[in-house]
Amino acid sequence: MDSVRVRFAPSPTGYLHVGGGRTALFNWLYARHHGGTFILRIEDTDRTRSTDEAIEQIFASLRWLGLDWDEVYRQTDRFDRHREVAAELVRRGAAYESEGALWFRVPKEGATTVPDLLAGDVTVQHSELKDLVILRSDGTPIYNFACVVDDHDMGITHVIRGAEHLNNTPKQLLLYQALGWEPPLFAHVPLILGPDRSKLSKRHGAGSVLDYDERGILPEALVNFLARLGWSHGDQEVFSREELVALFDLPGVNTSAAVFDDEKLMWLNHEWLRRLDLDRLGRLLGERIVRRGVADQATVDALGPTKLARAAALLRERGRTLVEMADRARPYLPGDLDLVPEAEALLTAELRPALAEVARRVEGLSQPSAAEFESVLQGVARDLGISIKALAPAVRVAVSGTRVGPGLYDLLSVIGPEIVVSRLRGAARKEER
RNA sequence: GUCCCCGUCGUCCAGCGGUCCAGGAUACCGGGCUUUCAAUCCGGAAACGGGGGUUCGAAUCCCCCCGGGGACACCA
Repeated sequence: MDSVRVRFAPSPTGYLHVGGGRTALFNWLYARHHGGTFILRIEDTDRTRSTDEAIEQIFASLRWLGLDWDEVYRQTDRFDRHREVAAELVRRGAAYESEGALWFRVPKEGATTVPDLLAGDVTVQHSELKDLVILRSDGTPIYNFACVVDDHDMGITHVIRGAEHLNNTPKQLLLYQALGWEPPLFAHVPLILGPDRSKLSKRHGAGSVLDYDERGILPEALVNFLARLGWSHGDQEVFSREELVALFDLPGVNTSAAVFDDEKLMWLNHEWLRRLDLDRLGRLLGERIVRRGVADQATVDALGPTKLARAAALLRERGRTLVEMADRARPYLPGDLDLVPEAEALLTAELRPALAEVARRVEGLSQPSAAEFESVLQGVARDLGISIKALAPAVRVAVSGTRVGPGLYDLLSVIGPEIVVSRLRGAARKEER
C-alpha cells in the first residue's frame, strides 16, 4: 500500500482556533502513526480575506502545538495549474462559462456516495446539488475545485477534515470523476462545539490556539485534551505525545460532536504541570514571571535556575496554569511584599517577639532544610509558650504575604534564610509602630 | 425550509447482543488528613431522548418520532 500522505489545509483568514488545531492534530497523528507525510497547505485562494499575518499565526500555532510539517504549499502559487485543469474540464465538456465565471456542470440525475471512513456511506442525490463555480470571474479558483486539484497533485491519500465539509465531498467526488482521477479516502471528524452547543467559532471567545499559551496552558495539555475530544483509548485520560502517536488511529475516532469543556482542560493542564521536567518548568516559570510583569528579567536571572525549579516544584502543586504559578511567585523573589489585608490581624503584639526570635535562630543556620525550619518553629513555640497553630500562620503571612500556600517548612526552605529573616524582621518591626 | 450527520451522567469518554440494577474522568456535594490552600484518600448525587420492532436476551441491530448540530456563496 502507498504510504500515507495527509494534509492540513487552513484558510488564512484569521487566527487558528482549537477546532482547526484539532483537525491539524488528527492529521499529524495519523501521519506520524503510519510513518506518512504531513503536509501543510495554505488555502489562500480568497485573496480579499487572506492575510500574511494569519499565515504567520497558523505557523506559530502549529509550532507551539509541536505539529511539525514535512511539506508546505500555498494555493496561490498554484493558480496556473488550477487554470490548466479548468481548461481541461472545459475541453471535456464538463465545465462552461457564464457571467465571466467558469462553472462545473453537476449531473441532473443520479446520486453520489461518499464512502466516509467514519460516517460510513453518505449518499447525496444530484438533484440536491447545484452547478458550482470553479473559477471566479477574475480567474482565481474556488475552494472545492482548488482542493481537488491540489489533493490529487499532492498525492493525498486520506482527507481528514471537519464534518462541516461532508456536504462538499459529493461535489468534489464529481470533479474527480470528471477528471478521471482516483479520489483519496475521506474521514470527516466530528465538530467541536462551544458551551452553547453550536460549532466552536471565533465568537465563542478564547478559541485561538495561541490564546491558550497566553493563559498559561501547556501545549502538552492542549494536545492531550484535543486528542481526547472525539478519540479515546479505553478509560485512559492522560496521554503523552509519544503515546498518542503510538495509539492514535482513525477507527478509534467518534462520530458525535463534542463540547469543549474548559474545566477539564484546566485539570489536565495541572496534571501536565505536575509531570513536567522541573528544569523545563523552571524555565517556563521564569519566562512567565517576566511576561506577567511579576518581576523583571534581572531579578529572575539573579534567582537562578535551581531556585526557580525549586519554586516551580511548590507552585505547580497548587496552580493549574503557568499564569497562576507566575502570579503567585512573588514570595520566592527578593524584595518587599504586599501583605493581604488580614495579615495585620495575624501579626499580633503577642506574636511579634516570636517572629523576631525565629529570625534570630534562622540567622545562624546555613541552607536550612524544611526539617530544620520545622524544629526552629517548634522550638520557638515551646520556649515562648505559644501554640504552633498560632505561630505558623503568622510566620507564613510575614514571609509570603498570604495565608495560603505550600507546606510552611517547604516554603521557608525554598525562599531561603536571607529573605525569610529579612521579612520576619520587617513584620516584627511593623508591629512596633 | 431542504439535504446530511449525530443522540450514554452537566461535560468528555468506555461499552461494539448476555459478564450493565451501565464503568472511568471532570465538575459538584459530604467526610478524613493538614497551620492554610492544594494534592491525596473515603463516601455521595448524576445518564442509556421517546415509541415500536428483531432476539431466549438490547445501551448495543432495524424503523418511526423527537432533540441537537452542520451544509445549502464567484467563503473555506
